[in-house]
Amino acid sequence: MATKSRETPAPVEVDSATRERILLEAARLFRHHGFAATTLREVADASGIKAGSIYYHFESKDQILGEVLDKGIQVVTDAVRQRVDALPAGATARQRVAAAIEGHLWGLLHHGDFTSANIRIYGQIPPAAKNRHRKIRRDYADYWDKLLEDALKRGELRSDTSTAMVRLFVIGALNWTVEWYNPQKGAFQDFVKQITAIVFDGTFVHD
Amino acid sequence: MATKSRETPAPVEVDSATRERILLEAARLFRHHGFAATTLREVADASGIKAGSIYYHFESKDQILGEVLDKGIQVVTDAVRQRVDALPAGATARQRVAAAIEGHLWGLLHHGDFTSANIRIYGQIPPAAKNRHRKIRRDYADYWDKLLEDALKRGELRSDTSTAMVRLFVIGALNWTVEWYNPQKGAFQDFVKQITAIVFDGTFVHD
DNA sequence: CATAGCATCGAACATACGTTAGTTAGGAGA
DNA sequence: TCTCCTAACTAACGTATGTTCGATGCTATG
Repeated sequence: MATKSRETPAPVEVDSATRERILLEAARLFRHHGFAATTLREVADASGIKAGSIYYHFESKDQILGEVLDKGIQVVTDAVRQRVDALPAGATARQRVAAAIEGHLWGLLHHGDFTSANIRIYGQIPPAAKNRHRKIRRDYADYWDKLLEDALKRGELRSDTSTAMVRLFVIGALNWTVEWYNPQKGAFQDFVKQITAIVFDGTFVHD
Repeated sequence: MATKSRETPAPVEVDSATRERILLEAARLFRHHGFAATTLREVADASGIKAGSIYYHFESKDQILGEVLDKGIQVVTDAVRQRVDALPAGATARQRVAAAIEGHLWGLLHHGDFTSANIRIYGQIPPAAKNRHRKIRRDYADYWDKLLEDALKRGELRSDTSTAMVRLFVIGALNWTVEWYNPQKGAFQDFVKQITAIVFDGTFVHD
């Protein structure tokens, strides 16, 4: 670190209001039109500036995409870990997975533009950005696998499928809710409760 | 109609091998790179022809997209209806929904390029194409709603959520399998069996 | 008041895209 | 052989895109 004589030792490259605005509008446009179909002139228009000015804040369109994707993953993983960590030590596996589901849905649905951009256009992004994200996604998958394997060991998880398959199914199902969830049709907590119930116990009754 | 004197009264515009090839390669490229990021020159290259020649078979890039999306929906709805209709009259609601799940997965996973293109890039497509597909999708949603409402009336479906929510969750979860299903990791029928079990009874055990 | 630097603008550049048009090779039928 | 027709090719056009760069207004500091 630098000496403490200087008060703010050059924040290197921090948020500015405009920079944040660009990211926000880019995420929204990526979500709705895709990455390639979104032009920097559209992003600039939505941000209230001209296209060339974007390059004062970002090096390239790809860099904007990278930051949008990063934020989308970050906000979900943070919400999940926070809720799981907040659980008491004696929590059941079911409670831990429920906390993960709630965290995942919360991050996903409260930052829809960033997370949906992630879901919709991953697989369509330049290989460079893809490789950089592979590890982050792998880590998140591992986190879920640990939760599920723990549940399996305790005899709470169904044992006729692999934990990998359960994880893929559940995360996929959760992710897709961002495409149809309507916050005006009920409280978020009700939504979480219903989704969690379906994930745990299924859609059909069983006595 | 024309007189019946002519034998084949001008098939208007039928499949040719090249035309089918273009559709196939376009679907594959749309799936992996998105619609806007896919160039007609790439589609032409993959099809073994030159870019200009595409216009002998199609009027525009949008028309190709339209046909790709159409085929993706068609193959799924056909498979679902066929399996549900093949059931005996006394089938339970659970059996009917199981048939629908199997049909949906079969169409989805056996024509991955067309169906994934549908899932991945719907919402990124030109409004014109979107409007044309809205009704088809609405019809398919209605079909599922009828299955589910029937199950609800018979007391087989869980009653603490709406059928619309169950439909959105289930179709969403099924659709996303096309992004991670690996045919080399087990037989398709096993996969269907496991997914169906999870959809019906959930991921956790309950005595 | 002068000055320095931050943030933005305006205009341009090279490239790549969807699309058009004129041409050509090859085969079928008269 | 001559004539169509099909299916492809080549070359080009106009437009739009990501990006660059010099000029410019604004604000705070001395």
